Amino acid sequence: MNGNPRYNGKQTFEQWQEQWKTEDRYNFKTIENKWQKIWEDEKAYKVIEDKTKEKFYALVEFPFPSGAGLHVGHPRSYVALDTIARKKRMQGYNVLYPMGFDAFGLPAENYAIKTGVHPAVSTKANIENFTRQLKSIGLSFDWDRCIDTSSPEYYKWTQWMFIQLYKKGLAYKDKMAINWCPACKVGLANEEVVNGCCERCGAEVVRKDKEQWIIAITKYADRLIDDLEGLDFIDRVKSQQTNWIGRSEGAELDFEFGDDKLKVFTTRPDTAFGVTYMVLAPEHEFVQKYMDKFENPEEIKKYVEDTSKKSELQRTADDSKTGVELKGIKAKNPFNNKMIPVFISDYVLTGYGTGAIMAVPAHDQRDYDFAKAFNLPIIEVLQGGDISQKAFEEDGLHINSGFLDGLNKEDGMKAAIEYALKNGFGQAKINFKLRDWVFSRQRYWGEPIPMVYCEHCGWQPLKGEDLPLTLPDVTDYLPNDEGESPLSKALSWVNTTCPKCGKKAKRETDVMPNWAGSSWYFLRYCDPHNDKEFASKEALDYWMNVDWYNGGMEHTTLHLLYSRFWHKFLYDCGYVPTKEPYNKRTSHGMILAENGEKMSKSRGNVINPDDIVNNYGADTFRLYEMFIGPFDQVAMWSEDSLMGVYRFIGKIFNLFKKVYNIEADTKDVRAMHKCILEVTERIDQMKFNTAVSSLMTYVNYMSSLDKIPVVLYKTLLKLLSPFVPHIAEEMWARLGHNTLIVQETWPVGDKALAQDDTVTVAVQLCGKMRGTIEVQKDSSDDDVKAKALALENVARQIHGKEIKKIIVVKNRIVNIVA
RNA sequence: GCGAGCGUGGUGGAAUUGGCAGACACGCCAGACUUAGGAUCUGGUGUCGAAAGACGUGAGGGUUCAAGUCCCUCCGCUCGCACCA
Repeated sequence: MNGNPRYNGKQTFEQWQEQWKTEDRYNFKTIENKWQKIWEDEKAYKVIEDKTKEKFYALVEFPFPSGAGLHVGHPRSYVALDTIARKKRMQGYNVLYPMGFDAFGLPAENYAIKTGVHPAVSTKANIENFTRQLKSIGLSFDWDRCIDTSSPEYYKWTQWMFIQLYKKGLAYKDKMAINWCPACKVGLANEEVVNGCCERCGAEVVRKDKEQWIIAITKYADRLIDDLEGLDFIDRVKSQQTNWIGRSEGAELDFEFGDDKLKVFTTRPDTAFGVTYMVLAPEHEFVQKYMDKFENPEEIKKYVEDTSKKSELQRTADDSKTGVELKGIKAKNPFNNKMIPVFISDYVLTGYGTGAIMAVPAHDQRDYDFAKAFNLPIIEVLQGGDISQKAFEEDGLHINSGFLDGLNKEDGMKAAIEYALKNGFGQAKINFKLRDWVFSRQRYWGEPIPMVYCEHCGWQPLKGEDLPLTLPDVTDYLPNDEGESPLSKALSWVNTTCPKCGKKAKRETDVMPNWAGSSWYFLRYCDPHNDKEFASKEALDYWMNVDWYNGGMEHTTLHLLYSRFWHKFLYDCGYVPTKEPYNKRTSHGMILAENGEKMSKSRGNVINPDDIVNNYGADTFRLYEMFIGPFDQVAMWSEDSLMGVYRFIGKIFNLFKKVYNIEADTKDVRAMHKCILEVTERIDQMKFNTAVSSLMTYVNYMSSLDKIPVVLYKTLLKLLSPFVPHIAEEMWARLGHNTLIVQETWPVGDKALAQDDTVTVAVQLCGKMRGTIEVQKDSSDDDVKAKALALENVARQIHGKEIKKIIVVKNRIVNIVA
């Protein structure tokens, strides 16, 4: 069985087929090796821009090439879109289905710290291993378009884009309290902090003031919400993004405080008559500014200090209300000129709104709890609740509110804002939970930030011709405790000249976060070898948008949000043709171990794809990944179920022996068209598990035949080929074809041919099943009624009873009510 | 606490969107066969019952000729956010 078994024309088809019927066992290894080589040699999946064909761009999240290799979770996404890509290709689309590596990141660097192996070396080895594994499962990637975010040819453009951000004022350096992971010695974006802990290592995150490059993603907050509207993203993703961005509409109001205006943000300016006190975050600037005017500075200082010592986790875990009154200065409520006390408390966050609030204890539960704890007055300004029990946070008519009395929420809001505007102490305002993106990492294995600090000219971006700014070789990858990047020790690299004035200057030593390279990689796939631009306009015009993007839910508020922002920015600059990058976004469920636990090294329950491919073959692995359960839900790995799929493929192999050059009868044709219709529809809907069961039903039908008409088997192979391309290709060749099945055309189902001319109608008596009858399709109601009543079972039970009503649902059911 | 989703045989899961619950597969039981291979083939398999039949989709109630599917109440699980003013 060496070489290409394709038909050479020297024999008749029949003789050719007979020859292959003698081999009686399914040998996946030979088959898979052979066809993977042929696809590669013939570049079966290479794709070029072809304006005569409609394009389809399928994308999966590219992996971080870890030392552990591929996990069985990765292929769930890859095989799913591979199946879709293959089907689309057979349907005549010009399909771009690329793969690459998100190669910068902490693990490679940690590995280097432990072993001294340069991250570039270990990353290269890991990429090779991943590539081997991906190729072993027969994914139809165009490997000529493979990209690596850590290669200078790639990150040249990441740096170039950073400079564009800087030039447009969207990248700025600022000293701010950031989330600092003391274990990784690195600053984290808000999105990377999970329950107050570092997303990667789990260490508790502390706050630290640092000069950081920040990207003004909040400037795009509105558009990132509003533009979700027209996109075909699963609802879960849309609502998570919307919640994360967290838009709230309200007003910003000024309260007099000392010589200043104390600004607060509120979503309910209409409840201003219920304000009985105010609260500042302990970090609020007025606390320090007025410290010597307060009567109790020691008490205040202590509280501020205690708060600063608390981690984010401690601060949010405890919802009991503590605080200290700022004695000696009161604030003035501009709505009724009442003087009210001012407190500091850690339940007011410094990062949101203005870091200060007006407290309306009657209508906000947190303020209510605080007021109870500090014995502060509670004034009801909305009707409808019982404020002796708890705060009333719903809608109600205003009372005790001067000119707002009697208004509902909507009118009250309008009137309050109008009043504030007229009297010059406030206006309408929209706030977001989304923070600007902390873009500096005090690390080595990332894109160098292409900025230079000159004492005369300040921060200057590198000139275009100086890109890429390559990472220098270092031997010491450890950041120091002050959080200086390892690059700061590479003095010959750090010391440079100012791109503007040419005098001595220093390079930025922080690098970019691992989200940088992945924010635009889908654009690079369109034109991956271009060294003049990140991608040509023609390529982008042809390929963009990504038609279908599948990836993990864990990236919804990270990568997905960042890359949408990044793309919008490039759109605003005129570099990309569309305002959103992805038309459709779906998400796959995780794969758990057999006992329902997460697979992890420490539990020792990780399934290695290599073992599955070696023991059962790539086709079995692929098909099982699709059959394991609903694509968007978690699934449990089961070796037993895997065996079932293996047997199914064996059956396909064995069926070949029963294939003959005979005509199909109407029953055969019906089964075939039913399968075509189901499989086609179910792939489109990502109902892969039921698509596979349709194929199984179809195969079971064929098994029941003594002789299988060749057209049935051919159709089966075509329908199978997106799922199990190797066996499909092999059997296609054994049928005598000298074409590749992966380049064949997808069969078209015919609804009329798929339907039987008789139907089985269920017969119910008072809603209970009593039997079924066979009738001609679309029989008249009377015929169906008569037949139903004649059923022995029905006649017996109905005996002597009066029939009140008979309901007939065409071709479905008869219900006799007696 | 808020938001989203889910709950179906021994197991993974189907169910044309209100119309025969349990497709397909795993497992199990019985039998056949053998080139003894993670074999293959045939039949059976929701529960109770000898059968007729009754019961059955987390629990309870409702709408309907008809409910896994729609409505109400409750219980349980998963995910996301979490003092966001």
